[in-house]
Amino acid sequence: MTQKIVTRFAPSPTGYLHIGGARTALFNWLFARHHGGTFLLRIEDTDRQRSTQGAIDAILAGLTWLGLEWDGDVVYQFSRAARHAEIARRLLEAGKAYYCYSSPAELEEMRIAAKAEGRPMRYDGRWRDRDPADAPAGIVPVVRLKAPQEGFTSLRDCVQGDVKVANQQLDDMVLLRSDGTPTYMLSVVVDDHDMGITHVIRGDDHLTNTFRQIQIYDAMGWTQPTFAHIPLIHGADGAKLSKRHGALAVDAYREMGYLPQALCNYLLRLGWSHGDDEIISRDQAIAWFSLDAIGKSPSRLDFAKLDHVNAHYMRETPDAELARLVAERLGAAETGRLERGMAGLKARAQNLKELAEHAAFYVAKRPLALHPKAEALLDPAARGHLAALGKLLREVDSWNHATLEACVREYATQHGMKLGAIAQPLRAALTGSVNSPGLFEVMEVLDKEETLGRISDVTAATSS
RNA sequence: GCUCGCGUGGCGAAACUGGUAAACGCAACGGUCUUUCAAACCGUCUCCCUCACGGAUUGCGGGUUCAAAUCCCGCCGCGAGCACCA
Repeated sequence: MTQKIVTRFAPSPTGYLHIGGARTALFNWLFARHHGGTFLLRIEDTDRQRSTQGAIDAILAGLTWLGLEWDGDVVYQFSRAARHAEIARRLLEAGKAYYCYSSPAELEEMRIAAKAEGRPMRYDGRWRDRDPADAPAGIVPVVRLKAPQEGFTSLRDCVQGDVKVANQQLDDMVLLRSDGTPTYMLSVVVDDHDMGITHVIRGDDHLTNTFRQIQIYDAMGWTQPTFAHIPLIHGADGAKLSKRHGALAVDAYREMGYLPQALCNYLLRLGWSHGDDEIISRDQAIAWFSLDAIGKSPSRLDFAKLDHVNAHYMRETPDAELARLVAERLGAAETGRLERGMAGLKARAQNLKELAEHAAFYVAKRPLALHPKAEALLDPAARGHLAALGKLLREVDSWNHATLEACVREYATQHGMKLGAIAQPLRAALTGSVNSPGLFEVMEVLDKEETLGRISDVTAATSS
């Protein structure tokens, strides 16, 4: 029989869902879907000071936007504190954990001594075998794990391979704080066990924590899940990802005009590969995803490539849908022009932000604000030609790009001009810019009345 | 500092368990097309020697091997973890 796969994404709601978290969620989601398993969401909100409802909402919204639906109800870790404490009690009863009465001052001494000797901070285990009857009055104890002191704790990681650490490096970690609340190490293990998580796929910043977690699994006699620690994403300069590099909320990527499919596709390719494939649909990703194709080294975020991938997905998006998104961004009503002009617009933009900027002239109200370069093109001679051309265009009956092109070309030929000499001023008048989609397409989309109106806006200004 | 992990073109990467390094893609550059900007298409794209010929090259230095990106040792760089945070 095959094991039913269960993965989870377990963010702490102390900040927003950032790009690295999104990738972790994506990998968990893909792995679960690939195996027909379950993808669970657990909010690790045990830090009551730093957890906020706003962050929870942003995480849920971010995952939803990305299309990474989780199965079942969201698990809130804080609500399970009693269960975590129960496990600590069981370890205590089994002699696998003990009460530690060391005061903060004592711990501070150990810290200072360790630092002076160039050792990592390790609790020295002074209450490990001591009779609780010796407990000093007035100190509420913490519960510590009686961790193995010799040998090694080893981990077979799906991405990182075999990794081990000497148990001497690990001290007796706190399981339950003096106020009775569980620590992260305990909560994670208990929750992953209770939720039936079979595969823990998370950032490799947790790799060394895993050794401590394994000690808890061992103490409880629970079977460990399979671990896969994926490399973190770095900034373009190879350094740790920061806000400056793009360690932004997923929300910010949405704001910058990236499509969720594009972001997922890009994030998937960052550190994972499948032959020559670059553009990978969601269905293909589910069919192809595997943990062993994940690289071990961190990769750098590259906005140029994200733009390229995004441009691809934008071109695949129906014009009506893009028109709706653009209208929303511009805060303008769609009159049909955006959709009709979209074919020409979307080939010229890499993200929705650019697309909206390029599309703005279609919904702009007359008279248009002219870009300085457009203004410069509209010298008196050019305005004169536009006025003359406007008269010809008024006579055009069937208003489509073919007849319009014929009309404008004819005008240029008759006046011994290259097409560009009339086309560029015309573009300036119609779009307020020096570049745009094909001019005749623009005229057709604008319609006759609007085209003539925009021309007269610039020609009337000169004659008066 | 200690422990763990990672270093292949400007970037993402490929190279199946040692067997032609850099396939494929992004960016960049040159060209075609053209009413602008794009798109599309063709070409160049690790480094050195003006081109070619040739040589070097997988962070650096050694080693094992007929053969090393891949295995071993030592450095260097980057990242992560080292709390009664998560």
